[in-house]
Amino acid sequence: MAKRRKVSNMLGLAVLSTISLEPMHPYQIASLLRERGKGRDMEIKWGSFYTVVQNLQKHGLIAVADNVRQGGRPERTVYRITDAGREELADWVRELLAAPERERPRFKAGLSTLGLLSPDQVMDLLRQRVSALEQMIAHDRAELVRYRQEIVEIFIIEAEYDLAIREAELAWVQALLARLADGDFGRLEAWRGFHETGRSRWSRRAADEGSRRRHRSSKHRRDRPLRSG
Amino acid sequence: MAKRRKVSNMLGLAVLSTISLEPMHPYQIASLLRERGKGRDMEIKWGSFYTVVQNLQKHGLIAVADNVRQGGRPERTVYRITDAGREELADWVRELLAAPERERPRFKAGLSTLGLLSPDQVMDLLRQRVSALEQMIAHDRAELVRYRQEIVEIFIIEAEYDLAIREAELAWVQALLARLADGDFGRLEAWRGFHETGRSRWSRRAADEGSRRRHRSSKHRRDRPLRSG
DNA sequence: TCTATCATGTAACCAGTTACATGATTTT
DNA sequence: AAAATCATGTAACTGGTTACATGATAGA
Repeated sequence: MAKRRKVSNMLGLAVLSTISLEPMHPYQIASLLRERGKGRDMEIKWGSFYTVVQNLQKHGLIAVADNVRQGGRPERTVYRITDAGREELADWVRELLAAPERERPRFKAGLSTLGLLSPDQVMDLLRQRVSALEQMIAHDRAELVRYRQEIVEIFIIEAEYDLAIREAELAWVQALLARLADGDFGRLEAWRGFHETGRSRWSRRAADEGSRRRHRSSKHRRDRPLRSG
Repeated sequence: MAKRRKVSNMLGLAVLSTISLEPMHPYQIASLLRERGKGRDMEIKWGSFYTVVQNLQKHGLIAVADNVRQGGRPERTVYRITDAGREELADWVRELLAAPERERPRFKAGLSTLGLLSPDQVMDLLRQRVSALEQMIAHDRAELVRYRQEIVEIFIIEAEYDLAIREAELAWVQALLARLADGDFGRLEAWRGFHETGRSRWSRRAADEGSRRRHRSSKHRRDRPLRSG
């Protein structure tokens, strides 16, 4: 079971890993992250920054180390990482690197609605996806070249990873498109048929309800609980 | 610009696509989804079900079609999809199928912390990932075989997709591991060096400011919550 | 000096999750 | 009939996002 993290926003990870080196005030953290282009590794909503810092503190992962005032500027709160914070950071990184994620849940959700669309629609949408993937791949390739030329080693691994996965997805979508274009619609038809069957099964059952409900009250046909845990 | 969806929970998509065929009451929707194993396509939190239905209604994507009472049971609210709902459903599916997602942001976030870990740690974690991926792939393969044998066509596309992407990721991680094992640490060292450079740059800058930041708050070391409570 | 912009936060809102509530049905 | 289970729903809570606020500095 996935140990729910008290702070799950990736920005929290960035903050923890940054102040694990030395205590800093929030603006310094944010500047470092911006300077290092952390936004390339993760989508960062800067508007959430102070909330995340606050939550990290609330949960004891970071603590106030000092307050610094310079000139007439507002006081700056310097934070340090706590022992609990170091532990959380280590565990978080461990999880991120060692545990693969579920595959692209959004695309899978999209695939599961294929039955609602006409094959022509599906093929059109998939072609758009192919086109978008090709653009992304071209972009990744150019970025990789640039990083290597400018000897900016820091993002090379991510860029390589992106490239590899996108190319794999592109190949798969193209293969699917080819199958569809070749008229291999059996699968899709079966799919749609399944939906129809399910629907009519439900209609029948709904009609049955009330009058013959007892007859199917065995464990076999009984509705299972909605919330399993 | 990305038209924020009023209901972004994937469960909402499932509800919309289900009642797009015919009006239903919530329990019927839930039963259909369970029956069809929708949980395989998307992670569904059933505890959010009624909230999602309520939000769909609040935003005018579904509407109450009827109230039915049978036996002494509580009244059941029958919902239908609205025109706005159909539009949203079509647009949502279009987006899911046509627009690729950003690649595995969590794993990328993990990769970006590599510099904090020792190469040995990194290799150990990546080996765990390889092992997990291999298990998932074995599972996907078995599932695929079973679906084909039992002629359960409905999940075959997703299973094939999962398999393709996981195999690509496995290959990439294994290649990275091989590079690390071969002593190709230059990249990692440069990375760590970059972190250090960034830090010292900051330190220098902070030191510059330091010449003028002589007086510290008298509240030195006191734990002051950002927000009381 | 006036104005724009930046640093630094605060606060309200909102979707989503969990915990709990209620009354019906089934089992013993 | 008592107890257990289940369908169905409500409500409070929480993390995250956006919009706004405030004071300092830099530029015209």
